[in-house]
Amino acid sequence: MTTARLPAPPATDAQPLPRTKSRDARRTQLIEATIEALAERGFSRTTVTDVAARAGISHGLVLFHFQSKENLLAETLDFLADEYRINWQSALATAGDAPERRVLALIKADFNDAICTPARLSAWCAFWGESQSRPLYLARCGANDALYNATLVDLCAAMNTAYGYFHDPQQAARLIRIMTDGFWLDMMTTDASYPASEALETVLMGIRALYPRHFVTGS
Amino acid sequence: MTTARLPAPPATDAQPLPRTKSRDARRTQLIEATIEALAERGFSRTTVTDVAARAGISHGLVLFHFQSKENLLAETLDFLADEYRINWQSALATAGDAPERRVLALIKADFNDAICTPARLSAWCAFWGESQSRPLYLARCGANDALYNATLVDLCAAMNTAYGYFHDPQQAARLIRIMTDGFWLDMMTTDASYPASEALETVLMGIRALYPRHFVTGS
DNA sequence: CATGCGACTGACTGGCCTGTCAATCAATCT
DNA sequence: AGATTGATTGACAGGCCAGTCAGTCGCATG
Repeated sequence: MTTARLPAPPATDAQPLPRTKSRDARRTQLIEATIEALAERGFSRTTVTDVAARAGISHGLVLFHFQSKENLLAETLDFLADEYRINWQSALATAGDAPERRVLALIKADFNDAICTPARLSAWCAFWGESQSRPLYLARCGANDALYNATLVDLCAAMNTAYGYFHDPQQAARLIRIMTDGFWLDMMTTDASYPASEALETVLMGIRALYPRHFVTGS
Repeated sequence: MTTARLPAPPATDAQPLPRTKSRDARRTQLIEATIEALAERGFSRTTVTDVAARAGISHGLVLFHFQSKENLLAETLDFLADEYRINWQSALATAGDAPERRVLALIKADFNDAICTPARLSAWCAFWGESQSRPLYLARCGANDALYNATLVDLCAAMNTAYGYFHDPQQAARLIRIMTDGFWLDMMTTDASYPASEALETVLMGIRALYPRHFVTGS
């Protein structure tokens, strides 16, 4: 016996917004809600009820779809990791063969608007903060990170052979990687936050220093 | 009515190790225990009881000394922030006047063994992960970060005027800062962790690329 | 219409965790 | 020794939160 029947679903927009969603729609909605919750409340204060409220459903339903909070967080991390990997891989796919263009594509992909969102940055940061004490999460991203790193090492080696640079590929790759990662962190922890474009510009300055005969234009 | 009286304090070592400690000794001991707990269990799973257990006391005593868990964490962050600031400031104090030596001192200070401990790195990482949702912590470190940054910007400007480089000081400083920060994060999130010396070497490679006529030797 | 299935709710539980407090203990002072 | 002060304990209370479950609702299909 529900008290007053809602005078009909608000029918906000084009979509009639059915009260009950398909399994997949609900799951992705909840993952997005989890990202928001992590960003706004941090890892330690994110509760299942919180995520449910953002999606406008009862907290029981979250557990119905994800079995446990731990699993919800794990799948959220998987989602972010996949999204990240697909982003840089597709950027590489359209970058051509020249190593300098591939490196540039890889770096720019990191500051892509779709990926470099405040909420997503915060969520990543929340996971990083817990990673050392939760091997599960480390394990899930380890493979992706290794793949990214191997790709970058190959590209740095290609820069050497193609253009006569002499950087140790391993070291150069590590430097490039930590420049982008470092910016992600910096954009989070600095109070005076700056746009991604500015971060990208600074990273390009670093790349230009490393490879002075390339990356002179922003294109 | 305590059951069996302890047969006497174990008297482990030179120090008689009194069962009751002075206020200050207890507080610093608890802060160190908090750092360990954050490192091993992460922010979200660190409990007052956990910290107390590491110090071998009851959890009530932790609250007696720090009033609340929130305050314990805040003071731990203050401790870390002060330690960090004192570390680079004292490194600067003995670095002489040449800007390249001062920059080098600043960078090396970040990888100093006393500061660059696994437990401390993890603890910092735990705080970073919560920073976006806890303005308190951001506020506490903001002043220190700004000071560090201003110092670095001045040094980069000095490099320009002294040696005829033409980097935008703001940008160069930001790049140097995120290289060290990025390494701290990378050392945490990578499964195959590497020693701080290797990270320092890579950062120096980046600095050398930025200022090719300096930093050629590790000294 | 009846039937079935999957989405969904909300009350309930059990556990954990923070914070309180009265009593106890160990030094130090008079 | 007696008194005072500050450190310390451990039991307790209250709250929050993950997870369970019995039952409801909406939709599609026969």
